[in-house]
Amino acid sequence: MSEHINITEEEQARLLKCIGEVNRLRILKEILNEERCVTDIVNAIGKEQSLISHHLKHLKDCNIVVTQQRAKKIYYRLSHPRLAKIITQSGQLVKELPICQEKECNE
Amino acid sequence: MSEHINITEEEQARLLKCIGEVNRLRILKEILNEERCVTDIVNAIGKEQSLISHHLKHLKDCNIVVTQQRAKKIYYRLSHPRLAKIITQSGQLVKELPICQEKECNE
DNA sequence: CATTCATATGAATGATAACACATATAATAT
DNA sequence: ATATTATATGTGTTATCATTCATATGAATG
Repeated sequence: MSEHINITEEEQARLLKCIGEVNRLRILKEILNEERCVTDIVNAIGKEQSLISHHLKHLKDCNIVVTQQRAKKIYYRLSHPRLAKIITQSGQLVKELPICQEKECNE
Repeated sequence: MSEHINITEEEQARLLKCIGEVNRLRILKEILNEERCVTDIVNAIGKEQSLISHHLKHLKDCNIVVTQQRAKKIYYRLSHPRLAKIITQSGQLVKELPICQEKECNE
């Protein structure tokens, strides 16, 4: 008998993991409100072009971003408006979480 | 001159990455509405106790969960109500994302 | 105080992921 | 057609992470 596996749950984890990498998160913040081409993103993040392209591919494979080509440039934007909300809200949340490195701080 | 590093952004990535692992996500869903002790969680998830404990520690180190001990048992709950929203919303989002494995599906 | 129940921890291993470097493709301009 | 600009891809290396197994701690109970 095969294990009970919730596909959606795995997809959800994949989505969150994909967003939860610093450089990808930075990329997403760059395109939070407006589309950007790869070169714009590379300049904004200040990392190697190939690294940015790899991350963009990862984001695309997770259906987090979609692309549109115009002339030589390829523009990336979020695939769904709700993504912006989640990114913004989780950013806000981080500031509100209890900072708690010590053993008994939550008692 | 040191690089410009946004600490909050790294923390945000750490948070999302921590949530973005299947077993941890399942744990979080178990305690979404009510606290649970480790044994409850182990039974619900159906994985090794030590694995669950490791993941719980990870979640605690990221300040995502807090604990309260009563007698022999240690109860875990979310550290912030906004976490439940983000978990729920990202779950909803996954269902709404365009499924797009093909090259030109978003053109 | 020895046993049991509940949970945590440490170390080892295997899997996955990030990154750099080199190179390829593809569109446009000269 | 060749050069240039924009982006993608393949590969190897290193680092991070999930998992297992064994063991430890700690609280309660007989």
